[in-house]
Amino acid sequence: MPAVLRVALPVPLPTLFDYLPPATGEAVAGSRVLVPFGKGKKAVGVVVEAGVESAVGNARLKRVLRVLDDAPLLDAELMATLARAADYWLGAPGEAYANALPLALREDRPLPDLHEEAWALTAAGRSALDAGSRRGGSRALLEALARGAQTADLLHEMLPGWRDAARRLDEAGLIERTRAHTAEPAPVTAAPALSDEQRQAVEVIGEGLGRFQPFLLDGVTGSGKTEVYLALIEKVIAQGKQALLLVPEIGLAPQTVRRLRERLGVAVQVLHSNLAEGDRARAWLRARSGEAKVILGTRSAIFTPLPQAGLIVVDEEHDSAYKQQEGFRYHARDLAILRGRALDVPVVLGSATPSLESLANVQAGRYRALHLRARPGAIRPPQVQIVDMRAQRLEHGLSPALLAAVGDTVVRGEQALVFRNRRGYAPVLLCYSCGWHAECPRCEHPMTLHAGRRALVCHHCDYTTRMPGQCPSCFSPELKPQGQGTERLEEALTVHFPDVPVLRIDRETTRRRDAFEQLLEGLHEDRPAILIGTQMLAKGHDLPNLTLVAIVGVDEGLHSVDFRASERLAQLVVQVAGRAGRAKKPGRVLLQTHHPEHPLLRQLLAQGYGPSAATLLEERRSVQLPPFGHQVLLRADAHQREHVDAFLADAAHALGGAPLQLAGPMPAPMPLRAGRHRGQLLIEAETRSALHSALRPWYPSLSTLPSARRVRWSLDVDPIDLY
DNA sequence: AGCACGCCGACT
DNA sequence: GTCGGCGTGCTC
Repeated sequence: MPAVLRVALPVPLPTLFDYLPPATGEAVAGSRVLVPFGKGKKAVGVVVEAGVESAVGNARLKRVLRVLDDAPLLDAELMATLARAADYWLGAPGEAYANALPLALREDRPLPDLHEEAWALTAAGRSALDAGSRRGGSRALLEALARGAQTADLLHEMLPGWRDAARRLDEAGLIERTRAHTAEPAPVTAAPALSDEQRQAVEVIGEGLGRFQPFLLDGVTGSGKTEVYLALIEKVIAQGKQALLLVPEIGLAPQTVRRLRERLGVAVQVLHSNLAEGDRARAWLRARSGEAKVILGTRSAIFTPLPQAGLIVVDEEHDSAYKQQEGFRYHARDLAILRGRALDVPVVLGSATPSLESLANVQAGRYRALHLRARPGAIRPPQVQIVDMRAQRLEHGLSPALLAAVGDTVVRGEQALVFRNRRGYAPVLLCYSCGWHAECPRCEHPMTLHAGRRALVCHHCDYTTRMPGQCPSCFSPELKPQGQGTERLEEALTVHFPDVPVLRIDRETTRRRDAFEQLLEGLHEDRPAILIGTQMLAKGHDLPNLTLVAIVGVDEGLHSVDFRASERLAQLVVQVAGRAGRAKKPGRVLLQTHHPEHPLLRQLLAQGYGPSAATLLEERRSVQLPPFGHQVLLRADAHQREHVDAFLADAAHALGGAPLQLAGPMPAPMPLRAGRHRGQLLIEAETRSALHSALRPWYPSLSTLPSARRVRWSLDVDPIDLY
């Protein structure tokens, strides 16, 4: 058997592919190679192993066409971490490697220039400018470059549409591309004095620099977690090392970047999926070269190479956005721990509402907890008060007490937020004559009425129809919206408070890019206003004049079949409540519910998140649910239910007599979605090792099942929802 | 996944 | 007569 290269290719298959070494050049592990793949196709893959004996027949082997990297693009640590990650999350190895590389680096092209695109005048260009020979956009560009080279970014700002002129002038030899040296921004803001708790956290974590240790930084909203990150990052940079900071969503990035740049005086690389592919690749490569000292990014940034790693921070670690929900279903927080161990650096997980997983790790002694209790600058934490909705005359779902509180707030010139985690006008449209209600034909779920668009929308599959004028079943005009969404609350509050600006912030009103920022900018800081919002408003943005938060309709979370619903509810309530009463004004939080006696709500109000989470954790322990038991969910869907059933039955059978608990095969909690029948098989075990040793061989065997061809299926290790 | 091959239905 | 539906096999 000849020695071959084992290559990971971006296909959702459980295997690697063997190739004969290239005719010229040498490929080493971590390098990219161009290979023939399939019939007449080529693919870019990553060499996982070199000089190994092939497991497939000689005749099937093809030869590597070309080596794309002389030196490994992915270093040994990333390679090892990716292999472990693919093994842990039962993912296709090729997909794990593909996830780690920005798209622009998965193509057969030279690496993009590390340096920012910039343009400068040539000598000919200067003469042309002096001679005044060009007109219009060309002249404007020459003038813009007269004082020195400019980056493409700046040119975009100064001269929109400069590209045409640049092409003409470049062809004429009047301007040329140069390398911009990104000037290191000077730090402009000084570090504020840290509180005792902040200083202690910085000290404890700072002492641990240079070795692996996970920390849970548990600090209430506004307690200054970010200052702790900043102080630690400063220390790391002073040692000439790199810091990686993860945030759950892009929306939170701009303000954090600004703060980092202003404070640290080093270039901060931003890395998230909304970036243009070229920029993304450049940021990734700058991290790889060690040039980028601070990397800020969302989930996928956990795959950034860190040759001089010093620290990894995961902000808002409880956030479910860290879990990838398709393809390679990794969890960036868990991957951060994996990388921290491999790189021998501390990992800081920060949250005001830590996940039960992390709290269990603290209890088990694996993570060290650090607490920030104080809200610097705040007089006291907001007082939370329950509004009992029972036996109340409601106005579009809003109780008199809630409306009165909103009224008091705006009269004082302050702002109120009404939080409702449901878009649209009403979640159900019901016929009062015959009981018909609008239902999505593809999901068999009630459709949400969007009154402004005069449409019925299925929030599960986006199927949309026109709002009917009469009941399609009995032709009665008595169609009544049931329940309240943000759109209806907006209408009700606009009617109730005609003199106060009412602002709705949800996916509908922020569809356009930057709409979120624009909406909030339109909000005068010192003027009264009423905001209505979904999840989106639970985090980010400092609203200094917001003193009342009214939470409406969280009751669904109290009785959900999903065992994580109560954890999420507690986190949501605390996060939303944390929006109230920043700066100098005390905040107030109202929680409107039909279940004022619910133990979770009572404990949350009386004792706060920590004790409530501890109770939830004990409940999980007593029934061996995660994080005490371990789960893997096999999902499948197809147009025909029989295909789903057949596949899941085969899959369960293939598990043989492994010592695992099986739930199912059974229909998914939503058995029909977008016209596809859905089913699942839940596999549980007391230990991860038991689970993994049984499932490791099972995963590749699933792809060979004939019944697997007739369904879409996926494996989800540590699923965060069972839908 | 992405693609080719191959076998049956309803149209230019 | 053929275009095209998707079931099946395969990717070193």
